[in-house]
Amino acid sequence: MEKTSRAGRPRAVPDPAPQLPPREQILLAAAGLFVEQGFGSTSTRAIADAVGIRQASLYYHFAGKDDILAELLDRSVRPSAELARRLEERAGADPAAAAASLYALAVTDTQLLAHAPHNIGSLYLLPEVGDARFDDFRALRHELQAVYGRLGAKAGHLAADAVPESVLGALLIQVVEVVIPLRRLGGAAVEPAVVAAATLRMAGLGPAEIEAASSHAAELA
Amino acid sequence: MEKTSRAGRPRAVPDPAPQLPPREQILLAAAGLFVEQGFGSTSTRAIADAVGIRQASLYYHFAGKDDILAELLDRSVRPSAELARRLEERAGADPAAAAASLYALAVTDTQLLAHAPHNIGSLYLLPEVGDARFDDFRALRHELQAVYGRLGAKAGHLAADAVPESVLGALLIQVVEVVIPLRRLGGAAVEPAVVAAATLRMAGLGPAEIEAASSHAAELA
DNA sequence: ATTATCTATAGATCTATAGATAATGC
DNA sequence: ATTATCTATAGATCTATAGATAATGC
Repeated sequence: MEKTSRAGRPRAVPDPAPQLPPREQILLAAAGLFVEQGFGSTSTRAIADAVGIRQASLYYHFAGKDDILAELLDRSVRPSAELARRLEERAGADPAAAAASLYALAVTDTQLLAHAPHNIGSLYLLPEVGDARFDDFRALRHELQAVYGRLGAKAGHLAADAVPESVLGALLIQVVEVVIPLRRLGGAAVEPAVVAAATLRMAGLGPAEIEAASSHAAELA
Repeated sequence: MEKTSRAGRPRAVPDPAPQLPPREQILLAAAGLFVEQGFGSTSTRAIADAVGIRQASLYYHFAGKDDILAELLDRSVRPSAELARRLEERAGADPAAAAASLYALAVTDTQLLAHAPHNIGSLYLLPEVGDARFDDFRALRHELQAVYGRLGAKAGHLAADAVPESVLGALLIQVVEVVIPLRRLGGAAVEPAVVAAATLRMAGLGPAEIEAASSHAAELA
């Protein structure tokens, strides 16, 4: 016996996705619109219309448009940041272990970016995210980037004076995030292994080392 | 003898930059706001205020907000696209020449991105750019990316079945565009040579080949 | 006469709040 | 009683147009 109806006044238009809580419906619809049209170009009315509720009803679930974006941003980065911390701890000081961890992190992040609904990883690129309201998100994201940099520096052979760790972190995350524009263009999906290998190439590893890191990474899962 | 006054009713607030034509003042101010706050979150009033004219006066120079962005986008990509075409022609089918051209293209694009006013390269990341009004820009940008892909495929040693040319193009341009987030974070500038070397690493070239490409690229200038 | 601005404003939004309403849950 | 919606609306924008005005240029 399905239990589909909920407390509260019924919607004017029947709920098209009653299996999802309304809050999730809002997040999903907003994600799609923010990614496709931008934050400032998306009105609360457009979000409400996509969900199938009245504009004012959004405010029962969120205090404002900002809070919707804040939650989407947090969800888009928190799992990666936590995985990165675990993998870095596990790698310790061993270069080969660092390479395996970097490979595993790149594979997982690629998959997350490729399969998250609505190319949600690209929310990070919205200029509005520079606003102070999103400081917490940017701090978390910066941590993730720092892990990429440290793993890459330990695993690779790049001269630290030519490529400082902070620049390397930016380069490595940039490579992983190639899935964002590729997905935007609607092209064929990229293999996570291809992206992970590209990341290690960026860190200065040779083909044999990349092959070894790939094997060790499989054991980390 | 300076000639600073122009035809037309004087501004209510004196022109702070009379050496620049008003149209350029508008483009410059809009670029800064679009990059910092986003397109949809920037009002025509905010642009006008930044220029020091009344909101309505914008419409003497541009038919609408869209047209300002369209012109900024065009300016941000056209020089690169044209250089890319010249360098590709010059490289022909020789792998070493392709590597030198790719290196030279990466160096120039890095400099353009690094020194253009207001991190204008990031305008490409605005979700609003997906709109059909900006089809021309996206076509030009796609051409540029295709050149990166072809040069990288000719110069490097990556298996085409693992990394198709289109994916390689996305990867290479992605590496060059690392200057966008780095500049956003306000960190230290990256050396163009570092970014160009990273691009060639991404294409699968080894240290000796990168060194050679760097030398040959210097002669292309 | 031409140019580049200005003032004023129409009409369309947009965000957020107030308060009513129609369900379920106890 | 609680929950999740609804209707209605205030007040603040926002874009774009109409028409006036104050310079320069011929």
